[in-house]
Amino acid sequence: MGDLPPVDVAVSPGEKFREFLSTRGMRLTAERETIVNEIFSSHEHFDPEQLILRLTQQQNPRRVSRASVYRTLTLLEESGIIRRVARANDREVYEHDYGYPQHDHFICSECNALIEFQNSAISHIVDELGTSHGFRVSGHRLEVYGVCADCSRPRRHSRLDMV
Amino acid sequence: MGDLPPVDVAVSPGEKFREFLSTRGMRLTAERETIVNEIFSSHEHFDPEQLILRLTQQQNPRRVSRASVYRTLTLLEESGIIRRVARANDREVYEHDYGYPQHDHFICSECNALIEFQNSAISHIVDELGTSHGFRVSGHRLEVYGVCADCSRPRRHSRLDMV
DNA sequence: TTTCGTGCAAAGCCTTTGCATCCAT
DNA sequence: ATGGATGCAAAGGCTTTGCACGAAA
Repeated sequence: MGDLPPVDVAVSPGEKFREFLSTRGMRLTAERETIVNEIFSSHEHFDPEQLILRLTQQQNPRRVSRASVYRTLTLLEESGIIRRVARANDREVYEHDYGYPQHDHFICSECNALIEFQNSAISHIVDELGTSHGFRVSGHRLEVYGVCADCSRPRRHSRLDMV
Repeated sequence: MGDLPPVDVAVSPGEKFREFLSTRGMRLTAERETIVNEIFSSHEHFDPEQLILRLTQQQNPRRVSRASVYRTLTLLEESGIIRRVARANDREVYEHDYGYPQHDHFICSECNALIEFQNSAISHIVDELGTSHGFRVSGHRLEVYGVCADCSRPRRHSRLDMV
């Protein structure tokens, strides 16, 4: 992520999360807030393990357990604040949804990079297809597989070296 | 699956698999053949567990172990004979690839049905996008989320009753 | 107090793997 | 004989859950 410009949003992700939680009679605890903040401190894609790593590495005011991270990720996804975009290494990969424009991804089979792109035509076609099939569309996920520009090059230094 | 007309193919899936295996110095064993045949005996989507169930329920000439099923699924996918299309209930869902036209899916959030559709415009756009991004496209996967026609209806009998 | 939330450790689940045995070439 | 293949059971790896304790309303 980070390729696309963020969308203007009225309230912060944390605030948005609080609203969602309250509709369920749940609270925005310090742990949950810590997690949301960490997630939105960077626009990168992440999986649970990476997030946990980030949370433990920073000299945290409050440690958060692995269980709470998983539980919170589920809530954040249900609230539409983040969404699962792929699976890599048997782990779910998430990205920001709230405050970020609709987009899809190229997935490089060489370096596993997730490259974002936006294309309104796709959404339009998807909507039309839904209509013609009597399917009420709520969203979609398009993954384009292949090899990215970097990895296609004759390459002296591949993107792999940077990982 | 089963919605789309099959594509004419010169050789059977089993034969195709044998060819693939031979390029790796591997053999089309009785177990592997049993698995391919079972898979292609129906056009339905399936996950490993369902396949194993089908293999055990039929009065099989040869029992196949769970391990072999998983190992063979991997080979079949690598050979391009089947492909993974989704994940449901934490299990990979496969479908025929060989002898079946390129298509995408609607996924109903109510009844979890996978509904296929074909649309050449999407492939075209995807190719163009790849070109403009320097991404060498080899394929794509488009999942459209929402509610299918059956589940959208006021419903007396939902599609759920049929499962 | 009463309900919600956390942490810990154990359990769950799907999938993979080590290993001895078998089979085809 | 020799290398690939199978079955079995155990191990792996990610995620979920039971439960007792802690915190907020």
